[in-house]
Amino acid sequence: MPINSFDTYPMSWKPNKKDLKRPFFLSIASLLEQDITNGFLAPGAKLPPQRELADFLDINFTTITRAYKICESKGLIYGVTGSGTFVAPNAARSIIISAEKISQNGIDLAFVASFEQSNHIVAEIIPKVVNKSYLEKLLNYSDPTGIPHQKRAGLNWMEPFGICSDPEHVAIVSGSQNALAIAVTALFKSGNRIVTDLYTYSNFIVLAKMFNIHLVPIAGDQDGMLPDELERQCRQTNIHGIFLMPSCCNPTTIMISDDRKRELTSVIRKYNLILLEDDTHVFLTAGIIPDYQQPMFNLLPEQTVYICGTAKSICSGLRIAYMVFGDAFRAKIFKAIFSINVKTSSLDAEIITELILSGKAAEIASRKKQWAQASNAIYKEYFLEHELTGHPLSFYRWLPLKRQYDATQMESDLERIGISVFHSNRFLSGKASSNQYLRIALSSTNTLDELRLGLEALKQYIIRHDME
Amino acid sequence: MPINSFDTYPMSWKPNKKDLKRPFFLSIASLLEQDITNGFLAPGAKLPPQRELADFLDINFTTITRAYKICESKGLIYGVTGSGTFVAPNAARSIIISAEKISQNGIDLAFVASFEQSNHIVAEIIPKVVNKSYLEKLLNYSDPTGIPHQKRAGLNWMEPFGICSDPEHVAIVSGSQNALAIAVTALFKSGNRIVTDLYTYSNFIVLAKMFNIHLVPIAGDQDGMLPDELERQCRQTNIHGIFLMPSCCNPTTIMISDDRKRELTSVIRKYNLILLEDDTHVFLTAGIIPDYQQPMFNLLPEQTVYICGTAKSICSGLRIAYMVFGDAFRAKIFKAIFSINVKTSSLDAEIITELILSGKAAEIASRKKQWAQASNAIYKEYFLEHELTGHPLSFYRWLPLKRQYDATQMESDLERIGISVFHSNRFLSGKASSNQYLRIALSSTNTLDELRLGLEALKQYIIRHDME
DNA sequence: CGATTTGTGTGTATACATTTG
DNA sequence: TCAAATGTATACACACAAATC
Repeated sequence: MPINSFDTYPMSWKPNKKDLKRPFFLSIASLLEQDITNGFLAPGAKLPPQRELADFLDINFTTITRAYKICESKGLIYGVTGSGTFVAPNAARSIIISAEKISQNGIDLAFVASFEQSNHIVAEIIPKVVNKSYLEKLLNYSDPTGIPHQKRAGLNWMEPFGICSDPEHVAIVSGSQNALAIAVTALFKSGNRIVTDLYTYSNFIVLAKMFNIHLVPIAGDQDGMLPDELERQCRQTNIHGIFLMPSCCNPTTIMISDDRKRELTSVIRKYNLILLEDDTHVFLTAGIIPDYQQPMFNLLPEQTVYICGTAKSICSGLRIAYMVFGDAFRAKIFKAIFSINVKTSSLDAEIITELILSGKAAEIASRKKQWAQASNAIYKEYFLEHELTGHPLSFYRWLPLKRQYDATQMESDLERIGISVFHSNRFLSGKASSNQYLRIALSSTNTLDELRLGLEALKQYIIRHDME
Repeated sequence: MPINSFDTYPMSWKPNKKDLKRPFFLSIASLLEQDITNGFLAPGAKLPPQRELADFLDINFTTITRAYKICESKGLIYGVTGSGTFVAPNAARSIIISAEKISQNGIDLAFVASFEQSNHIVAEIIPKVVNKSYLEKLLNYSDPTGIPHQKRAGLNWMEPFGICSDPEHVAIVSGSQNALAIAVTALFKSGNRIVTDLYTYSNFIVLAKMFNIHLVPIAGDQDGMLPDELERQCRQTNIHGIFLMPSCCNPTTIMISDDRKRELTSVIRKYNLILLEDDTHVFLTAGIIPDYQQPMFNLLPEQTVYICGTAKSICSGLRIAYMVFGDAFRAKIFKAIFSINVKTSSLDAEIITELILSGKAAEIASRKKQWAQASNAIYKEYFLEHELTGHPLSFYRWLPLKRQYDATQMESDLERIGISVFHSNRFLSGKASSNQYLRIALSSTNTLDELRLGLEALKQYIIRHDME
């Protein structure tokens, strides 16, 4: 029996001792999970320290460690040595982002589409592909990672971005997200740790959670992740990989400067991390942003998986992304492709190939850049007071909020007045943060007028609520 | 110090005590991994019992448990309570099967293609799809799990097989393998156990290994898995799921009889297992094999994920499979789809849809069945002495070998004389077996004459070696 | 058929590292 | 700057279950 009675001490979570069944650690974990999903324990709430709860339940404290660990691996809670254990910001809801839930009536500023108005150009070129003499050859099991001429076209496309490789080290897969799933399954094991920006691509967060990869958030500034913070984390924990979106981080729109790329690369080399470089937005950066020199892949080809999706730059529906990698990763990546996809449609890859080789892809990308520019100009009209930091052509903006909102509440409030938008909590890779933002997609409305309507309504909402 | 000197006792594996660094369990695991991948420890070799090795190294035996566990989760070894720990049959090599490695010159009886000679019919219909007024609508992010009319076409296709559902409970994904990857990530957690036939689809074995799912092999007879054995295993271990290919098991060609389906279903219901029903070969069975009544999905829709790929029946290159599931799994499966694929190409799905609705898909399937019949007849000419058991129209055959071969050796011997074929060890889900087989693909040669040549050469090889 | 062998599951003890004040 | 609070990592003890002989 515990020596002290804890009835008088306040403890944020007190499981009923009588509900405990053996095995204790499983029992405690499921009680905790219930109370979090019930909403009894709110996001950010502090749990009792392991030793205190153990004393209360009269068991060894490492049994609590194990129970907490189960919930942590499910993404329900996170522990910070020295401070305590807390309920994760997105414990009780799914933050996966897809086109499935787009409301039919409202204005969508949540899901980031890709200015789909250029798809008629894609539609126009398809008959040309279909008339090729070798169409039948595109319909069988051959060349599961891409036909060599398709890979060469991909290299061709990526050449202006600074990528220099060969078809042997390229794979064509079914989009950037698919590439990430492949890279994670190929190169990481359950329990591995990957560092990310504090705010990062929420579907990567979900992916990592699914594969039981722990994300470790690292602080950054306007030039990207801080190398010293990265190094500090590498020294203190066993880190296996790093996920970055150097050309335009989703959601923060931050671009990693060339100097920063070099500094980060040297830490990555030193600690032998695997770099997942998602460079989907490079077409908005290379040749446009003066500081852009090259992808990080160039600086460290043997430790990097470079991912260049065509959904944002060329066509979102054809699901084609290029993966570029060094010799060391090749066999593992191929194996993961065969396990997850078997192959990616050669027909779809051929259409993208034709768009690239005919110059139409460049034309499409250029139109999308123009729309991005126009949309960003409109955004500035409404949110002038916030100096525009980050990428000037981003398909989305990152709006700082002046006060604390309840993230779920805010999203559903806005949904009710016909605006979908995502609160920054969805993009939190680990612990809660006191700063709040909204990610506002500029590329998903049917017209610029619709975008104006949405931004106007959003602005009114924020003005009204910032004063409360 | 250990009391006895073990120098005189034989122990199958003796790591050098001086090589051990702290932490011990990691150190031991990596030494063991090295000796297995080196080939120093051959597949099937028995490792020292945990307690014995612990005594030898003068540490606690549960530390050995942890070291062994790491290697087991990598698929290098497996433990059998009461008997010991053994090196896994496929520890040192990858058994993933893909079209990538097909030798250009030899005759391919290894990879199972799908009589690609019918692809011209697919090619002929593509222009019709491309001329549709709504082509542009197929090129964006919408309807990530399939457009409703495409899902209805899929249900249409599966109706003769006995599937009865609605578009809300169907998802279109990128092939059967992709469906399996989605189902496994959606519904299972790291460390979960799934039972399979003793010999099962090798890419599922690899997939399971990647996601750290333990496969538990269950014995079967000519009608499929034995319900009593399944029940016994469920009683004794915590089993989470079951993977079956009822219409034609790959590689054994066994069909699960209707009675057996019912018996197995009642065990699956009783222990609340999740059934992954890969019914890719149903088009060879429904309406052809008199015993065929219905898929297991019908008997247990809320616990089943039904997977019906079109690669074998319609077109292998378009990468379209249908997943059908109950309400309970819907949200989880959608989430996994968004994490792994985002979406599957609507263009590819539309081509399959058009083939189904125009009746061309049925025509293609019918041709493939004719080729399968012809190929099986040829097979019988060469391997007459083996009474043909299993599916009569299977795209591959399962040839029992009369003596023990070295699996890797045999495959590479045959490769040298221009024949690719797979030894049964590739398909072993768990422990080694004393019976040996070859899986012989009948659907991958360009012509039936080429098939004859391959089977003749194979027969000569076997006759020559069976006498040794 | 029961004792023995052997792997598995669960709770515990201890050393350690980081954060906080 | 250091001690206290707190989470993490590793090794161990013990009860149990299945297979073997």
